[in-house]
Amino acid sequence: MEQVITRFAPSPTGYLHIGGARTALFNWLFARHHGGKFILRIEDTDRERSTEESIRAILDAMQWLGMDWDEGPYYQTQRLDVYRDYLQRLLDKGLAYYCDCSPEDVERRRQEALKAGKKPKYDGRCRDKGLGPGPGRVVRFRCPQVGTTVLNDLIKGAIEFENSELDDLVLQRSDGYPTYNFAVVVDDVSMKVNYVIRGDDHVNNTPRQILLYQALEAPLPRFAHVPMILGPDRTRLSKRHGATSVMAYKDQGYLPEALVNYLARLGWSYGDQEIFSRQELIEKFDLDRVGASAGVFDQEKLLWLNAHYIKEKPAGEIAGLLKPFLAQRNYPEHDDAYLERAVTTLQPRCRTLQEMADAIAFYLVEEVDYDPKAATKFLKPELAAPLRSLIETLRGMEPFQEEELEKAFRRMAEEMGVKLGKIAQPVRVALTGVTASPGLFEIIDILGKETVLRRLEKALEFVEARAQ
RNA sequence: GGUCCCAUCGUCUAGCGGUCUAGGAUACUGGCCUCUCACGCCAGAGACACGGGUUCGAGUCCCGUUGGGACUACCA
Repeated sequence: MEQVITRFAPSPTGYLHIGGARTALFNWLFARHHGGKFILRIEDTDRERSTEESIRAILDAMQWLGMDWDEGPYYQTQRLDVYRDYLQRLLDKGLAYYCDCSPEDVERRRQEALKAGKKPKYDGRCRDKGLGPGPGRVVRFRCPQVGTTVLNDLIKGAIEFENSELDDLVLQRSDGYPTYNFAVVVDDVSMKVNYVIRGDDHVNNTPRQILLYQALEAPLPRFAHVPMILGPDRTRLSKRHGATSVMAYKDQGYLPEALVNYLARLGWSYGDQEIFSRQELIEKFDLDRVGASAGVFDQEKLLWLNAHYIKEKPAGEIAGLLKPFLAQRNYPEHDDAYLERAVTTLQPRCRTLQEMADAIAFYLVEEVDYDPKAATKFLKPELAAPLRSLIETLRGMEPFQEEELEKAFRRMAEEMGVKLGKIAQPVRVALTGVTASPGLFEIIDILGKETVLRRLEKALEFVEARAQ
C-alpha cells in the first residue's frame, strides 16, 4: 500500500479553534496510525486577513496539543511560482481563460439572476473572448457544463453533483494570487497528499476541485469529510458559544490530554471506550469509525475528562503545570516538595488547573481569611476551651503526622463526648477559612506544626473576641 | 431561493435485519463511604423525529415529510 500522506491546512486568520484542532487531530492520527506523513500548510493567500500573529498562535496550539508534523509548515504565499506554473498548463490547454469582468459587474449580475429566480452563477461572459493577461483581470476555470461529478467520500459515501450547478470559478485573482480552490488542489497534487480529511463545510467545494484534478490530469486523493462541531444551539461552533480557541482552554487550566481525548471522541468512537491515551488513539483511530452526523461540543464532558487526567497525572507534573497559574495569583513562594504534597490532596477535587490554583490558596498564603458564613457557624465562643486544649495537645505532638493527628483528634472527641465532626469543622475553618477542603489530618500534616498552631491561635483570638 | 449533508437518552455515542423489553459515557436524582467537600462504589430516571414501503422480521434497507446544518466570493 502506498504511503498515506495527510495534511492540515489552516488559514491564519485567527487562532486555532476547536473545529480546526479536531480536523488536524484526525489527519494527524490517521497519518500516525498508518505510518504515513502529516504535512502542515498555511493557507495565507488572503493577504487582507492573514496575520503573523495567527500563524504563531496556530503553531503554538499544535505544539501544545502534541501534534507534530513531518513537513512544513509550507506557506502558500511562498509558492506563487508553483501556482503560476500549474495555471499556465491550464491556460495552454484552453481549460482556463482570462476574464475582465469587474467584481461589481459580476456581483450585480449575480443579484439580478437571483432576483429573476435563477442560479447566481458567473454567466461565462468572457469564456470565449480570448483575452490575454492584463491589469484587473482574473483567470477563470472553464468548468464542464454537462455531466455528473461524483465524490466517493470515505465518511459520507457517494455524493453526486451535476456539473451544470457549477460555474467558472476564479483560479487567480486580479492581484495575481491564487484562490483557495485552486491553491488547495495544486498544493495537494504537488505535495502528493492522498487523503484529504477536512470539515464537511467543504463538501460543496469538492466537485470543482475534482474537476480541477481532472483538468490537471492528476490522480484523485481519497476524500473524508468529517462533520461539523456545533454549539449548544446546534449552529456551527463559534465565538458566540464561548471559548473556541484551543489556547483559551490551556489558559483555563485544561490539560492537552483531555482536549485531545475529548476531540477524538467527538465524531469518532471505539465501542464503549471513553478514555484513550495518545498511543491508544494512534493504534485505534481509523476513518471507518468516524460518524456522519454533526456533534455538539459538550463543555461538561470535557471537564470530566480533564478531571480524570488531573487525577491520573503524577502530582509532580501537575505541580509544574500549575506554577504559571500560581504566579498569576502572586502567592508566596514555596518549595516543590511542599507544593507537590498540597497538589496530591487537591487532585481528586479539582477539574481544572484554575480551580486548583484557587483551591490551593490556604496552603500557600500567610494568613487565611474566614468565609463569614463559615466563621459564624463554626467559630463560636464556646469553642475557646476546646481550642485551647487542642493547641496544647498539638504543641506537644512529636512526630506531627497524619496518622498520629487523627488518633489525637479522635481521642479528644471521645473525651469530650462529641462526634469527630464537631471539632473537625471548626478546625477546618480555622485552617482553611472555609468548610470544604481536603482531609483535615493531611492538611494539618502538610501545613506543619508552626502554621497550624499560628492559625489555631488566631482562631482562638477570634472566638474569644466574639465572646465579649 | 438553489445545491449538498445529517437525524438513537439533554449531550457524546454503541448498534452495521432477528441476541434491542436499545448498551456505555457525561450531566441529573437517590443511596453507600465519610471529619467537610470531592473521589470511588451502587441504584434510578432518560432516546430509536414522523409517515409510508421492502421483509417472516426494521433503530438497522428504500422513499417521502418534518427538523437541523453547511455551501452558494477575486474568504478559506
